[in-house]
Amino acid sequence: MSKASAKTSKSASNAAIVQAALEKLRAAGLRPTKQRIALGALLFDGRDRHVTAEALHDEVRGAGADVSLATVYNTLHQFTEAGLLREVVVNAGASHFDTNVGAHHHLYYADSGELHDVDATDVRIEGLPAVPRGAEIERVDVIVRLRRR
Amino acid sequence: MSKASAKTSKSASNAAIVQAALEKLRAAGLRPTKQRIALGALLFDGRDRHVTAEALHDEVRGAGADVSLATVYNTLHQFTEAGLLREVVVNAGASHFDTNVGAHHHLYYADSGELHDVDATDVRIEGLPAVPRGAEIERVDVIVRLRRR
DNA sequence: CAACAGTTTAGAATTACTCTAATGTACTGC
DNA sequence: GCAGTACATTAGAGTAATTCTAAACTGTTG
Ligand SMILES: [Mn+2]
Ligand SMILES: [Mn+2]
Ligand SMILES: [Zn+2]
Ligand SMILES: [Zn+2]
Repeated sequence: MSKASAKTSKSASNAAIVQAALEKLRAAGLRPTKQRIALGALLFDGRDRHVTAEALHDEVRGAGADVSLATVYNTLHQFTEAGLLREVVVNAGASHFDTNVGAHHHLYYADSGELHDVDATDVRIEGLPAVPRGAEIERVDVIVRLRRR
Repeated sequence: MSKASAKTSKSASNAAIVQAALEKLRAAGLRPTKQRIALGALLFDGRDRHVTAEALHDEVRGAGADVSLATVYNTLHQFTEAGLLREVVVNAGASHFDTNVGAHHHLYYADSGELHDVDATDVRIEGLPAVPRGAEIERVDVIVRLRRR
C-alpha cells in the first residue's frame, strides 16, 4: 500500500465519520464547529468508549486538531445534555463520559481505571425498596468493582 | 433540668461514646489521639452516617475540638483502611465516608446530596456476566439516583 | 522519664474543573 | 457574497477538593 493510497483511504473513512458526526450535531441542534466535529469524530465512531476530559483533549490534539481544554469540557457537557453522552462517576478523581447512552451497567477495574459495559437488559435487580413518595428514579447504576487477582 | 446536671449528663453519655471510640481505635491498631477520638466519637455513635470531609471538619470544630482539615482527611482514610469506614463516590464533587461498613447499597437524592442505605441482604442482582478470569469482585455498588418529582 | 515512632498541622501544591471576557465563526436574511 | 448577530472558542484566572511537606508535638515503650 503506497503512502498516497493509505492517506486517501484514511481520508475517505475519515470523511464518512466526519459526516456522521456532523449529522449528529445538526440533529442535536448544535452548530457543527471544527472543534465539535473533531471531538464527535473521535467519540461517535460506533465504539463504546469511556473518556475523561483530559484523555479526550490529548487524543484530539494528537489527531492534529487544535481544541482547548475548556472547549473539551464545554462540549462533553453539551453532548451529555443533548443525550449523545452520559456521565459516569466511578472514582473521586474525575468524571468519565460514556458514548453508550443505552441502559447499561459497568465493570470497573480499580487499578487500571478501565470501564466495561454490561447491557442492562440482561440484568435484573430485585428487592430494592419502593420508590419513596415525591421522588422518581432517574437512573440505577450498578458498578462491579474488580481487582486483579 | 439545671445547667450543672445537663452538663453532667452530657459528659456522662459522651464518656461512654468516647470510651467506645477509644476501644475501636485500639482494636484497629491506631493510636487513640485527641483528634481521632473526637472524630471517632462523632462517627461511631451507632448511627449510619455519610459524611464529607468538609462537613465532618465543621462538625468536629463545632463540637469544640481543634482538628485540622488535613487530619480529618488523614483520619478518614486511616479509618477506611482499617475497615471502620467505607468510601462512597456518587458525584464527581466529593467523596462521602460511610459509617455503615456492611454490605449495602444506596438511594441518592441528586438535588440534596442525601444518601440512604439499602441493606444488601434484601437485594438480588441477576444476570451479571461471569467474573473475568484473573479478576475478583471487590464490591458491587448499586446506586439508585432519585429526583424530586 | 527518655527516646522514638507515629501524629498533627499550617500552608503550599496539585488536580479537576469552571468562569470571564475578549476574539472568532456559523448561520440568516438580503 | 456580505453584513449582522447569536453562538462558540479560548487563554488564563479562579475555585473546590484533596494531597503534600516538613516542622512541631504526643502516645507508647523500655
Ligand atoms: Mn458535569
Ligand atoms: Mn481516598
Ligand atoms: Zn458505559
Ligand atoms: Zn451507606
